Amino acid sequence: MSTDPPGFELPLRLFMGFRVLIDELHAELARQGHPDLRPMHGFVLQAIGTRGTTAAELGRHLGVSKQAAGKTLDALEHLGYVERGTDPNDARRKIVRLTQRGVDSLVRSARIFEDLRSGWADTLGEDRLRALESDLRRVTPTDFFRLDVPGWFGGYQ
Amino acid sequence: MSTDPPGFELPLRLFMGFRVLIDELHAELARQGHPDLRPMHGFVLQAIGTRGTTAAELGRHLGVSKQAAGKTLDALEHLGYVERGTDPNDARRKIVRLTQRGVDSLVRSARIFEDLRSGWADTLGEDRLRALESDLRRVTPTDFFRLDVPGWFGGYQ
DNA sequence: CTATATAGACAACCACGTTGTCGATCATAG
DNA sequence: CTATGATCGACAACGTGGTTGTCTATATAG
Repeated sequence: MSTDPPGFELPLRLFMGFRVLIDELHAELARQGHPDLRPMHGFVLQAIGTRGTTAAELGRHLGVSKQAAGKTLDALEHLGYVERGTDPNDARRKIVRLTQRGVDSLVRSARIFEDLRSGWADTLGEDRLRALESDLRRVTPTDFFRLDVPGWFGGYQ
Repeated sequence: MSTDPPGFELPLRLFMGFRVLIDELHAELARQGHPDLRPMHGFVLQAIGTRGTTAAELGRHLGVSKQAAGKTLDALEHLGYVERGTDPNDARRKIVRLTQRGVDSLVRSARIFEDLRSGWADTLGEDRLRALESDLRRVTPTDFFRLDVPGWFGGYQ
């Protein structure tokens, strides 16, 4: 019997797979008129969704402080992907909604992700890909994404 | 036939798998006497290896500037994981080598990664895990790791 | 000997995260 | 109706990681 791969290969491959997909997504997104979008922006836009949200709510949902979420929203607003409005029921809240451009980026992202998945299915076979997704589901938590990647990886515990 | 999972689930699961493994590694590393190590430190220590390197060489290897590599080495030196010496053949170069503590962290990391992989093998079965690793190898580049994760994910193109 | 390339140090800067503080607003208890 | 406490958003200060640009010292090629 052959020996197992070294244990450190598994996390490396998982991350490389993630990075390959995200890089290809953003390369294609840039070609389709969204060159300013960064990987984290996609997760934020996805978290805002069509219903809108607030900075504090977004921060809780993504596992960062409301200040951090607010800063990211400032950037996205400046890029024209979101706009802020008021909440008629609560004068404290400023509701953030996707602009048309924001929705467009989300629609295109979904389409591109499907294409990328199809590419993997062509390489691996649909059955193997489904097995991969299924296995990953079994070893990862069900809840959503944490947005604190830069700090998590590099900085402040 | 059942429908495919949405395309965006794949990158999410890949990243979550990575994050789960790295988080468990560092939780265990903290228990074993290395509470100050951050995820990126492990990749740097691994890249230094037992032969030693220089800041500029490390930067090239990890895909960041020599200045960025130098800053990270400063931090690691301050934490006692690496030490700098001179190169008798080239007075410009300062060779960075792992300290005993640095080697210890690497030995423990390797051991912990093996244990984590065993845990996945218990959950998924050794054959499915090997298939997962093999499939990932087919869709990811062969070369090593890029260290620019914080900036890649969040910032400056 | 001179021109070029490289190592490392230093500074200025930007992005993203943190905590702490503050005024405005809402919700609730008395 | 009013006092109290919680929450929202804004602002400031700070730490960390990355970038580019500049500088000196040292190798190396012509």
